[in-house]
Amino acid sequence: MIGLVDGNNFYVSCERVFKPSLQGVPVGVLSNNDGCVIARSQELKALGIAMGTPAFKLEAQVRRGELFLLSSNYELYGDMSSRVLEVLQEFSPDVAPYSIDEMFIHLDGHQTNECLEIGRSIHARVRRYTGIPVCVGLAPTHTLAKLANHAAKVDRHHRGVCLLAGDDAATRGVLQRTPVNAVWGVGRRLAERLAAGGIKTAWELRCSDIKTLRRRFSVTLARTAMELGGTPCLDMNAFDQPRQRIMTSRSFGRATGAWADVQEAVRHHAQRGAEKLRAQNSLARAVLVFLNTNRHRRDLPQSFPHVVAELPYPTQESRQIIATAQRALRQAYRPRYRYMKAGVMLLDLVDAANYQMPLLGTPPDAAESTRNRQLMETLDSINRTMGHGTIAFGLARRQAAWPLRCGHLSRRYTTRWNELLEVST
DNA sequence: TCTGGGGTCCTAGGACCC
DNA sequence: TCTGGGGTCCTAGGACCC
Repeated sequence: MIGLVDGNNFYVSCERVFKPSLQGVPVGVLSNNDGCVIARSQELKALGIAMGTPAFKLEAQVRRGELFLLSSNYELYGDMSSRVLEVLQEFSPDVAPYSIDEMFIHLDGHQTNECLEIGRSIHARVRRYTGIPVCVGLAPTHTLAKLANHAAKVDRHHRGVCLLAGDDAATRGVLQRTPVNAVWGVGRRLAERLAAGGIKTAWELRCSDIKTLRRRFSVTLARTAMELGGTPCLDMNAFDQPRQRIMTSRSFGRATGAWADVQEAVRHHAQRGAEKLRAQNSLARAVLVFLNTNRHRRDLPQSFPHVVAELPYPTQESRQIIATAQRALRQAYRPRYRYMKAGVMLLDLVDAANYQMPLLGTPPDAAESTRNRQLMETLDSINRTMGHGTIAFGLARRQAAWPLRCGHLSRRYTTRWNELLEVST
């Protein structure tokens, strides 16, 4: 049996743990740069405010005190997520994080009834230990577990835990009540095409002929339909594989055409990317740098250049990656545009543990590689213990345009000593 | 004035091989 | 009336996920 544990309105819930005054009121968490709403409390959803609503459209309501908007605090959410993960590991050794707020937990060797009991314990214990409310969906396949979780969220009588055995009347009832676009793997486009063919519910998708789905749509949709029928088609181990590419990008706080701004931003993103690369122990063979102007400003000239530059040899070393990113940036940059966003992607990743450096070419000699590796390890360990960005290559100027706007940032209560919650009596 | 930041997989089509 | 019949690799673009 597979369980899917999903935090309810996760970002909002993280904020509420440390600020109880946010309970029961409409709260939204904003994207980076305080751009648009990416997480909503139940009360905010009830006001009819859609996901992705730009923050500036809500200013009046914020001023009147009708709702509260917070900047996103990923350091806090990431730490709360790992706490939830630790609680789940008390129930099973086989837990696979799927996203910051969702985890698959594999419960092998239990009867169906026992699984339901475990689900209820998970529901209660995560709430008690971390303060985060979660829903639990249980089923024989990943796709059904997602659907069970969805049912647990929308249908109060499940009380946060829903088990779909796969072939009973209860499963059938839930599938018949679920619109097809709520199925994992069916987005807006597919839902439109399916509706045109008369398939509107999860149940109708499940009952469709697999070969026809394969022919008219794709192998992915055929697998989804099989999973809804209780036949596992997704690889259990696929969720904790190392990334095949690593992207780091940000919007600028304000649009800028200045070389110094884009150059600093790209240097920053290249370093952050290299850090992620080392965290999963991969080597990159190429770097892609891109710049975007502001698409929403139709009155300004637009440009979305990207340039790929090969690294001299597969590496995870920051200086090499920074230098190559800068080389690519010099090709991409044109001074006459006002850029809104810059990013760095690390491509063609290989596993560092199994990679054999070519005998010919330009890799550094053994002594130099060892020094490089020690330098990077030291850098990472300092940044890990003292916080991101404690030491870095290159200084950021004051007044730079690229740092983010985040006007409503909460404290990093659980990861920074100087931001601990204070209690007074 | 102001609209996020990551990822994955699949398919079609072209280039190229024998 | 009637194009050969396989392959592989790469890329772009679309669709999906959170």
